[in-house]
Amino acid sequence: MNDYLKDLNDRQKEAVEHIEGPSLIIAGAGSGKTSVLTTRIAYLIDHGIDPFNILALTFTNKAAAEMRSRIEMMVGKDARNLWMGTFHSMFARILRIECDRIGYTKDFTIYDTDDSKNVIKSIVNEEQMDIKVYKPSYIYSKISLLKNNFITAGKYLADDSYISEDIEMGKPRFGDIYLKYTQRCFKNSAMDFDDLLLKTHELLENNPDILNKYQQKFKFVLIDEFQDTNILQYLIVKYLAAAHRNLSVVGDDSQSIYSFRGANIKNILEFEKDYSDLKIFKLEQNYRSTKTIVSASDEVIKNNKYRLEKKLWTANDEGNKIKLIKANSESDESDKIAQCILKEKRENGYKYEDFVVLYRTNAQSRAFEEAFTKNNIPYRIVGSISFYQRKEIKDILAYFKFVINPLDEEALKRIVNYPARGIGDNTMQKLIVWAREFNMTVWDVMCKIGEFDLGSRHIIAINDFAMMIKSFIIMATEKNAYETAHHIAKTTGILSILYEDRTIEGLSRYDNVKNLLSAIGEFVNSDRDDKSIGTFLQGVSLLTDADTSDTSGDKVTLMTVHSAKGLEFPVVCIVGLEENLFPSGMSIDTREEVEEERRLFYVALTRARIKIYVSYAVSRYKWGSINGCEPSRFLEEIDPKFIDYSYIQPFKQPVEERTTLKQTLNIIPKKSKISYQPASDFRPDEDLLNLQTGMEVEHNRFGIGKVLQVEGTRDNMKATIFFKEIGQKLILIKYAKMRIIN
DNA sequence: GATTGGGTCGTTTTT
DNA sequence: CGACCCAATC
Repeated sequence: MNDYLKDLNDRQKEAVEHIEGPSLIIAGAGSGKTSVLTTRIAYLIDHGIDPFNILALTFTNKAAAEMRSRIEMMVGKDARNLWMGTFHSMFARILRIECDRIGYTKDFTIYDTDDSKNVIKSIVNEEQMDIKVYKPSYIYSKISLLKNNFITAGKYLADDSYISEDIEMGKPRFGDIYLKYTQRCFKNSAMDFDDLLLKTHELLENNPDILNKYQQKFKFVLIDEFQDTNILQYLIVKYLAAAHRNLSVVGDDSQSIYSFRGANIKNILEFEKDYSDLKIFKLEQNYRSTKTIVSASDEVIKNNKYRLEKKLWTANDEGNKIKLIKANSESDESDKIAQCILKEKRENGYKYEDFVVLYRTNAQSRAFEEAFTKNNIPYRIVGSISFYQRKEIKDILAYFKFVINPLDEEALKRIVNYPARGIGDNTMQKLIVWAREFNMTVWDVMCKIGEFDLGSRHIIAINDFAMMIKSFIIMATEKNAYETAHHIAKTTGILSILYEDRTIEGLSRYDNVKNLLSAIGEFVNSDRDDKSIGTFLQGVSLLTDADTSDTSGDKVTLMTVHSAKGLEFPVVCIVGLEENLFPSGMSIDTREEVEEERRLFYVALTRARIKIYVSYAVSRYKWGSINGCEPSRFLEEIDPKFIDYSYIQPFKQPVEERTTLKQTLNIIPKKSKISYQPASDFRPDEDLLNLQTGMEVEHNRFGIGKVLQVEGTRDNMKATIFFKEIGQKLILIKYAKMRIIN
């Protein structure tokens, strides 16, 4: 026993062995935070604490799964009984148990952002409001903000100052939409992400017996990545831990990068105020990175005013300087990075999986995909569109969701006429009107469609649909998830529709659905009691990109800095370090915003173990024209003595005095803007829709090229074309400034 | 119900 | 630029 403690340093050991009372572990980047957390849990279990009494909250499911397996290695199977997972999934679990107290059914649906926006859209349309004034994305983010600040629809409508503000902004009915949105979600027996937190808070606040039950249950509460919790999450945890006061949080204020989602850096900065007997542990030894990386990143983060004082140090080697790359354009940048990766691999024996490319926005991945493909570098992208966001997957999941929860009108809308079965928009509109009129659900109306005045053709279609769904509902209760899912995919005809679509996109859609089915197969074959489709769905809605990405194979990883949190790599390439990109042009207005961007840069730097490449381009395509860029202010914050300038052509040494980077590099002046004028006879031509493999085309930017492959449908038709000058390029046809020459 | 021609609008990060 | 929406048309 306690064998695992020997790997820890004294400070880490103290943090692990402090059992009773509140504690705050401030863990600098690379200081072994995860080992402290896992060891602490193992230590608790070793000291006779029942895993059932431990609640451990993490940021991603993946982090939770990883920690669980590490703990299992230390203490054995007991680890399975831990309550460990993300805030959202743990609270969803509590809400499902206590659903009757808040008037929900156990099988409530969880709406992702898209689902929520669709609900808002249908409300706006049904109420005959102008969708351009009430944009779903705007409404959604405002509602989310309000919910995270405890301003319910009721409170909102009762406050005249909100109302008059809305009128001023020309959106007088916002409050209305807010109320209708919450009502609609409730009626659909659905919760959005914020509801999972808000309803948990409500539940505990209004039901002392339930609060007491969970306070007694969770004798020990631990939180990972505490700097990224928002006020709502913090208050819930404070409630839960109030009885035993064994609340232990781990975090690093310097890595707080989610304020846009309501994360509040004050939680960690002011944690002390809430707990006078708080014990603070600082982990300041970095085990991950070289001396250069630790000092250089420290140098950068020191520019922030709002932070807890820390003295990070490491016993590791001095290491290499940070290599700075200056590129002419985004494609030049990705080319140069690709070359560097190949060179490092060749000369220093790295593997592809040792590299990560970190960028500020998902859109930046494209140039790298092209460059890596051209250079035969295998890569994996984390993020962008996750598997479960794809249309075909959402379509089929909507069937499952509806079968589990027939109150979910959004799911019904999605499936009712897919595949086409003669229940079009008009029919659906009528059903909705009747449903509202007689205070029924749309599904109720469909089940009793004979009592309504509708053409016989439609009645037959609706009856068939209702019969089919009813048979699915019965099947879902009797058979396991795989049998049900496969039956649904086959009976509805989705499988054969996708199978018959032989376009490239169709093939991948078919593959995706197949993959979904085999994922469900794995779920059924795994060792668990409840193998129903409902249980499968509960896990799916809260999966994140980081959870679903496969880690197999020797590949370079591409991702945003945000998704890199908690990870480490031997070689890190941080790209696109330009003003208005990193830092983002949208968050440089206030000091707080800039500081968060700086923390983001700090997170990027501290992911590296051995080497860092940093790059920026002097010009970049942005919605149709080339814009001049200036290097990021953060580059200038790194002391030149940590920077290797030899990658910049022409070669220039930094002057003795610390000059600004702009002077050193002599970059092109601010605000230069080279717009590009399309030639008039290059306008997209209908003929382009008849583009065939083998044809020759002339593109007004890339010159003459040969079509290698055509794929996709109208709005999304793309061609892979080989241009002599620049090589292979994927081009969207509908708006391409291009003509066929023979 | 599918196709097509014509528009608009977003451009940060995600549980 | 490129994704997405809508209304008119077949």
